[in-house]
Amino acid sequence: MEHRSQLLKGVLDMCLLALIAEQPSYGYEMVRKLEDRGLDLVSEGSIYPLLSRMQHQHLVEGFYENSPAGPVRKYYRIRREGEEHLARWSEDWTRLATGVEEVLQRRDGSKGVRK
Amino acid sequence: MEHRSQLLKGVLDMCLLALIAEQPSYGYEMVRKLEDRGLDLVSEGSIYPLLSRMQHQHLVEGFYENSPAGPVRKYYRIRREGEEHLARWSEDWTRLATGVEEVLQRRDGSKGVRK
DNA sequence: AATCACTACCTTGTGTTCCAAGGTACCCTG
DNA sequence: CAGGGTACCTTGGAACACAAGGTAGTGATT
Repeated sequence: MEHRSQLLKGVLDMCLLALIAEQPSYGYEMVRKLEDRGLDLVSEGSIYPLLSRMQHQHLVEGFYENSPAGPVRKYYRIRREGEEHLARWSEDWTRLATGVEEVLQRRDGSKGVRK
Repeated sequence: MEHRSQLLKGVLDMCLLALIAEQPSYGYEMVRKLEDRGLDLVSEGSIYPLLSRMQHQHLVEGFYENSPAGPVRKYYRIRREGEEHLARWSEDWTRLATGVEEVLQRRDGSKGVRK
């Protein structure tokens, strides 16, 4: 299996929620948006279960709207609880990313800083 | 299960490898080093299988050394193949992190930058 | 009217990963 | 010789993303 897929774990739901927070959106569209932002390799099979779950957890709210060409679209819009969740996730992510950066960078930076 | 754990997926092995690249190290020590760098919540049970696997894949090389107090330590040092792997992982990580940042930030930044 | 391609949704099975919990064993101090 | 710190390892379980496959609507081409 691709290693890159593993990196998405725990991040994908957060990204979807962030997209929805930015503007109500539907699944098929979000895959493209993520691609545009540099997150290629996100497959449809991954996101639909996540969207359903987030709806079940009352983080988002679903509603249907007709498409100009194609079957009905299922849009999602964020809810209060979702905003709170997103804030927490975003914080966790930032902390992790900062930590990882530090680990990666110290590799060619200074040597015996402490200890 | 904790959500934070999921964020570690696919990152933990890279971090371990980066630590080893910086300086030969042993498992028990690495858990502390990661904590110091802000990556708390990394448990011992997670890393030993990873270290074994990386040794098996010839990314690192293991050697034993006595401890001033306690049982023998198993140190790991990085190998050529490991350096290459680390470079690739690091690149993948950076790309992902950049993408995620972009998704998160655009939430309160500008609106319709590009379609 | 049949086929194709695009849009758009959803489900199942598989593999990977991390963790909690537990176990082993060494060493030093009281 | 019991306790606590050091140091290693294994097992069972849960979460997750993906590939592959399926259903359907629309529009254009044949």
